[in-house]
Amino acid sequence: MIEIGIVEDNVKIRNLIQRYLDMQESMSCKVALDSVEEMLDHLDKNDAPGVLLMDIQLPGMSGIEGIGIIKKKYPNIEIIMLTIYHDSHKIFDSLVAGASGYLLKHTSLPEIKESIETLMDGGAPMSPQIARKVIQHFNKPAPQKNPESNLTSREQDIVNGLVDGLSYKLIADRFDISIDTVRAHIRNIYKKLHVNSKAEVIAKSLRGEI
Amino acid sequence: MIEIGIVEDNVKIRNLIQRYLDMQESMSCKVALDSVEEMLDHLDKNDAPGVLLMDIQLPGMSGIEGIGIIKKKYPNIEIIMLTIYHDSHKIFDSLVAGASGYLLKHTSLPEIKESIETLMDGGAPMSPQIARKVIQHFNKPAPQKNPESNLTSREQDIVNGLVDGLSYKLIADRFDISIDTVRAHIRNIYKKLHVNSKAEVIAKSLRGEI
DNA sequence: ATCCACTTCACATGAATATGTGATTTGCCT
DNA sequence: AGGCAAATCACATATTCATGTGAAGTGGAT
Repeated sequence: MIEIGIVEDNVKIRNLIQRYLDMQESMSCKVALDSVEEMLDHLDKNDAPGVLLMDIQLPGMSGIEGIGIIKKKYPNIEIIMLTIYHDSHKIFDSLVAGASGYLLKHTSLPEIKESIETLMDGGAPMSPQIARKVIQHFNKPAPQKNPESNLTSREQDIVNGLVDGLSYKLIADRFDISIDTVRAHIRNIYKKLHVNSKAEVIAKSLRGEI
Repeated sequence: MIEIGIVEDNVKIRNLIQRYLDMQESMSCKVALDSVEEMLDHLDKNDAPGVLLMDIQLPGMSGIEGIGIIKKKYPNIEIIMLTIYHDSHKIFDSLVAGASGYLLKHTSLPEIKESIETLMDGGAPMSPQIARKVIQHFNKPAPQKNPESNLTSREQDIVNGLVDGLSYKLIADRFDISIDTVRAHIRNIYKKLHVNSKAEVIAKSLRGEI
């Protein structure tokens, strides 16, 4: 039997979902509250449910803030966001905060039920549009590399040395070359990358722009 | 009518999926090939399908390599991975390469059909386990910040200056303070972060460890 | 009232870096 | 055979950095 809690300030929606889920054989939904604050209060005094459905727009603390606080105190509670918001920021903030799923509010009651089951099976329920946004996040175009910045392998070696925080001397030692050679390489690297300090090379490298 | 192509080397699976999809009223699946190479050859000579189902383990080029090449030449083709692999690397490599969906091979034929429809509706079909892994990727614990490394806001300013590749002099100018003050801040920053060079500060900052 | 962290500035010194100019060797391309 | 990029080294110099020591004003905390 899966214990489910709801945090949702719209009474009609809240009651509808609660009644539907509580009606299911495999589920029990006894707690449906208005705000994160009330839910925290309830969790303090009662056994924690296994799953929380949570809105974002709430009186008092937002649902996203709520995730962090709840997950910190009760790491075993799985939280599914159920909201009308589909902008990337809210999605990512929720996921980073620890949400295990993200559904849009047009999701039908049977789909919500399935989502909870998916979650209990180790899956992550997401509305398809949400999944799309999440995927697009990976598809972000790689930072533009300067076309003329194709460093030779030796130059790459030097850059790696710089990123490792080595001085010219130590880089020279590492590759068993003269410090003047290191200097020469670095001059060429600066020219190719259009920079003029170690700092910029390191920054570019760590940003993947080399 | 959605045109679908398949790249899959297992003949039985390939034929099964092709026949099933081609049987659907809204779909047409005329092209089912063995390898990315063959598919590229086919795309050269024929109209491109709207959706490709693609395996990863293939003769010749892997499906993941294939995504990049196909998406580059034919950006409008949507690619759904259909594979037995569920390790994070293959998932992320696929998504980064440009896949629009990722299904595990135990997915039933009707579910594959639904996934294609989801894709055409602007969604991103993913098996629940895959979605879980993707979400866990966001949930990665933030890099450990040094407890004593709480920089003051002024110190943060200085760090930002360093990350931007500015010299002490330029940082001093930017904030309209003396270069000696910049030096003083930097000394304190080094102490707090336990480092002793600009390079390390920049590295830490870009890694989010500040 | 005292303490402490933050911010500001100054002076000093040795080490590291940025930049210029030049040269030699090797290997690839034509 | 000649040209050219890459890699190697040398010498020189002005700037920047890392580090030490010291100090003074402000504002919050005990």
